[in-house]
Amino acid sequence: MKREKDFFDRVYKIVEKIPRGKVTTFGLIAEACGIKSAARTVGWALNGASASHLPCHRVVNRIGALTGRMHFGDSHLMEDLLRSEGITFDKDDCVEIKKHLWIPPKVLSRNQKKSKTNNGKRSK
DNA sequence: TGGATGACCTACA
DNA sequence: CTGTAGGCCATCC
Repeated sequence: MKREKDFFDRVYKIVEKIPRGKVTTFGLIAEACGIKSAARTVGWALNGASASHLPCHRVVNRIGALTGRMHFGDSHLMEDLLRSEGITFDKDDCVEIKKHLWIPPKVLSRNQKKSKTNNGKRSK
């Protein structure tokens, strides 16, 4: 019975390391954990993070929408909190992730090391 | 052991 | 471009 929050622990570490005024996406966290395909599992980790002191409000989906808002309590607490940190929001209630997107060093290092030829990954 | 769930992401029609 | 479907990984019952 491992049941060790190995994966969760990683997510917590990443989220906890998110600098103030920055936001990250599930995919990045998942990748930072080593499994970008487990973006969903990352959400699970945050599920417990919402009960923790982790700045889960800094975690948004790829488009920058506060998906966890509904789990937070239908309130704009998340939005207000992010705004308080200097995060700007879009008209669609989406964080300007493009301007505040923060990528974990692990991902950066890995992305640089592994992917030398950056082939337009997520360019939509 | 296996099915079901989950705050996602990507791909295809 | 929008909508739908599938996948991927981990935890819970």
